[in-house]
Amino acid sequence: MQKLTTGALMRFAKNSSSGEQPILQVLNIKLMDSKPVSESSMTASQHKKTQRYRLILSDGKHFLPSCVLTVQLNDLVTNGQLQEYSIIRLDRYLRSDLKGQTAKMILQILQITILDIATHRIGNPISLLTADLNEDNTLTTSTTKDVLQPKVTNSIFKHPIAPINKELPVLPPPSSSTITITNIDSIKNNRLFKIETLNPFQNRWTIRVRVANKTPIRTYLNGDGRLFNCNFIDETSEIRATGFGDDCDRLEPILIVGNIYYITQAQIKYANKQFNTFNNDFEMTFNNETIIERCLDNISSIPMQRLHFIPINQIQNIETNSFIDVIGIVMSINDIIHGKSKQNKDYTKRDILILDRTGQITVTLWYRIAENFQSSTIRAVIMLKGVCVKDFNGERTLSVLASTQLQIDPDLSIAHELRKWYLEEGMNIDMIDLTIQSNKHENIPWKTFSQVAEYELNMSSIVNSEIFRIKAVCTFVRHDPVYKACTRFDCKKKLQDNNDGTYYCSKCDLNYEDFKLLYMTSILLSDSTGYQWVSFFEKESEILFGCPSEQFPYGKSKDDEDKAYQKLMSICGQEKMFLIRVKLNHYNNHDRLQFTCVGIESIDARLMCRLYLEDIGRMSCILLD
DNA sequence: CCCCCCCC
Repeated sequence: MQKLTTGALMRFAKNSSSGEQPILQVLNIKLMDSKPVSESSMTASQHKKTQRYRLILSDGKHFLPSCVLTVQLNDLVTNGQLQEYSIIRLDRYLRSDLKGQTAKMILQILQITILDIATHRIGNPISLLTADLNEDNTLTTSTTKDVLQPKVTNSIFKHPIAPINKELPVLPPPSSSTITITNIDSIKNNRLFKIETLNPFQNRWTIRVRVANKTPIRTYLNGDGRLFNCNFIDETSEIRATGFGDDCDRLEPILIVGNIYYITQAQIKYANKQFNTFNNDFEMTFNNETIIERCLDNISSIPMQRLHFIPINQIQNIETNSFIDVIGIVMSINDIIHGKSKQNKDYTKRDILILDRTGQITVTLWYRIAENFQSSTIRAVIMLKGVCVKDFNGERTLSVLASTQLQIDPDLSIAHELRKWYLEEGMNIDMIDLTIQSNKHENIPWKTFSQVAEYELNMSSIVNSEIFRIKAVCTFVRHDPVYKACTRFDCKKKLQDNNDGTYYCSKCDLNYEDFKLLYMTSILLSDSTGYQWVSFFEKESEILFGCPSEQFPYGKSKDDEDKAYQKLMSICGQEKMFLIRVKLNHYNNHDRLQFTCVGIESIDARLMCRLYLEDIGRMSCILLD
């Protein structure tokens, strides 16, 4: 059993920056109230990300009831690794005291190592909050204490929030509202903090950061105000900042993308992860006390951008609705589509296709970004920072949101390399080869319908969607497997017959005289263990019916109906290997599973042998157990 | 205090 670092919490209370990595025991874990986010519109997984755990940590002598776990470590609690009586080593943590009436010393837990778990509480610790701070503590180094600890008063609550070097100029009091950059001492002499260490409980900090991106000032309707956003980066992290109202006029012109600034006296608050695409729990709001001063030295340790590009073929493994950085070549630019959403809202969108060495993916642009996208960007390099990962019928797509940073031909070495690769090799590669390269259908579990039925019993386990492979027979087909679709490129919306030779597309909000036939049908698939209705769309239906959708007999004549019947009958009895995606849909206030065929393979004897042998292997393991 | 990010 690990020994606890007795006295560590007292040393922490006296000097939060001792750099110690104490071994402590968890006495209790509790879920705190969620942060203010619009709860109703959140999905379960989003909600999970905003939950915070409060821990009581003990060093055997004292315990501190106000320890907050960073949300990145929530999984340790939810998956049961971190429990009551766990013994942990605090690897990275922060003192971030809460001010005001409920003044409180907060220990922010940023990184831990779980060492062990005990069966009981070790020692007989008393609360640090009621302990006498002046008791002797031999391990506290006197040097750091002298510099960083102004004075020990009778209450630990009155300690300064962050260590401040007393020799340096003190910032003006927060009450002043007429501060300008000229009438104060330069803030660049302040002790510098890194973005990584900023949190809402510190009130005195100065950071030195580069402006990575800035939005124009825009107005918003509900609230009738205006705002701008910018993104700051330093060596450690990134943070989004917002200025409202008068702060726009004062600060927006000062901040220029690429320049470095000292910033102090802005509010740090919890980021609403639903909208903030940044890898930071917090965000910054400027106020009338915020001071921004240009740093004229080019600090080369601060990068120009913080980017982590995901190769396109790996996007399939990324959770939908998460935000990533992607770089690729613009391969095609579709026409703009004007449509109406389900909420009866007009939208404008444009799809483009981008390519890198590993694969290609569709990127959807919206509104002004869609309208302004230049056709000349074809074959240019496009960089997307904070682009949203979406799922459409099992295929991943990307959606460029207003907060996404989009740059054409960025001056980055990776962009130059990509362009060089494209000119020398990429443009000669057959796109179909690339699609195959993405090997997205490997390692898909093979199931029978008796196993598929288990999805119904455990719906909530399907986070986004799952794919399985099944050998099955087409048993029954719904009539009318084709529908009249909007001919506008990429629209495919089912048209309403006006019965006057014209058709109405609710998506385009226009009447058309023409239509195209597209497949959309349900087929009852079965094997020896069960059955399931599965939706089939264009590509997969064409394989089964053996003709393109526009050739499917559609007329009302006896001849056409006979031919259609023949077609329907022709697929009954066909046995194939189907790739099926199962997705959880919320429909009319209840959950149901939706099965869609996303691929058809002929039954290959070698593949079947391999699958059977794998199953036999698994069964013999079970028998031997 | 924003936070719209929509479509098949």
